[in-house]
Amino acid sequence: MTREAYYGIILLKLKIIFNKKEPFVPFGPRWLEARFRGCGFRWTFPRQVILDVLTKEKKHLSAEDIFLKVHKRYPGIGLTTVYRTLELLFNMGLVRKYEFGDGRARFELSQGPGIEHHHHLICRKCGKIIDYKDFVEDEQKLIKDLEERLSKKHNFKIETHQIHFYGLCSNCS
Amino acid sequence: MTREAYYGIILLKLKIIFNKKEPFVPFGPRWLEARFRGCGFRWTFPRQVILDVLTKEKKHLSAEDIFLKVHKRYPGIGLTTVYRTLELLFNMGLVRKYEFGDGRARFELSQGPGIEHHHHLICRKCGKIIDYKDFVEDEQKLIKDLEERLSKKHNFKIETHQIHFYGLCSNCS
DNA sequence: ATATTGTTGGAAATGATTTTCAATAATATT
DNA sequence: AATATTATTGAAAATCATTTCCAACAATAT
Ligand SMILES: [Mn+2]
Ligand SMILES: [Mn+2]
Ligand SMILES: [Zn+2]
Ligand SMILES: [Zn+2]
Repeated sequence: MTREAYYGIILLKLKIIFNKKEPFVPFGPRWLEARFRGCGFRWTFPRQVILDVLTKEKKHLSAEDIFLKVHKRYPGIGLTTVYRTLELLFNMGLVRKYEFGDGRARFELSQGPGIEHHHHLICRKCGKIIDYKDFVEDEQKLIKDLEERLSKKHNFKIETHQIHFYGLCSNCS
Repeated sequence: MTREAYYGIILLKLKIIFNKKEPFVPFGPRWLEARFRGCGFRWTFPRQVILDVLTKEKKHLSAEDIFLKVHKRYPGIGLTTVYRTLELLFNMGLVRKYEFGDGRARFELSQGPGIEHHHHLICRKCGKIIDYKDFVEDEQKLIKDLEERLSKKHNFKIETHQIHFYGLCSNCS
């Protein structure tokens, strides 16, 4: 099977997800497994281990970070699989992918118990990343207005947004 | 002269810029040249051509985009110089650098006549980038509050921010 | 049990960006 | 104007994150 055909199927399956009106009932005992199976994906050991690392580590991990942690537990898992799984999770809407400017993408789980909508402060000197959840109410209001206005003006259907603040952290200023 | 020493000098010069209290008087007839010379940098032909391309093209250009345009006018200029100049301009605060998720950095002049503060809508399907300047007043207010609060809470000195909206453009939805 | 086929790991390829270093061009000094 | 100084440049090579290839494998259906 060629690669194109393979990803064709994945996209088809994801279409099913995205077209569903009601959101998935999340956060049950085995909601991640259910989410995978529900999309027709297999619940494999590598995927379980990668998701476990993502769930337990609250930081913003690069693919290699994740690979190293995963590798300790199950040395059989390859870096390629980590990349592939992260892409899949990203397409499923389960992880957020950030490019903060240090040349490598960073990932974090976007759904699950205790995970809240937030944005980031990035130190331009040491690269430290700080989560912040302040002003979410005001932000959400602004974003909502903005989304309405922009959808109309540019006919653009907004799905997600990212806000990055760059500057100097306490250690570096 | 080793690379470290070389960049050491550049950083030293940039310190002079950043420590200046009063902002530079911008947008005079040869303000870019003045800015370079004022920092002790040489006003070279490659830099002039690269800045000219950045000034005339309002789009979000990758290093290679810029190289190709520059190359037409002066085939002698190398891609390395384009990268180096962009990094320098970025450090001088003259260009903004974006990573929208397509694997290459994109640049645009951030100061100059007619250049306004704005953010971006990015189509996840075709990669189209749309500038928007709507809601700047409300945004600025929110951002200002946020900056104050975050500086205090996390002792973080905010210098710049980026807001990206991801979704589907009119052609792709 | 067996068949089907989605998934995996390792090696190799890719592609953007960076490094190296001798040559060059911009500026300061004479 | 000629010369000295040194920041800057270009080309080739290196680096490094990510992707592609493909035969082996393992999850699920039959
Ligand atoms: Mn975060
Ligand atoms: Mn823009
Ligand atoms: Zn820092
Ligand atoms: Zn589009």
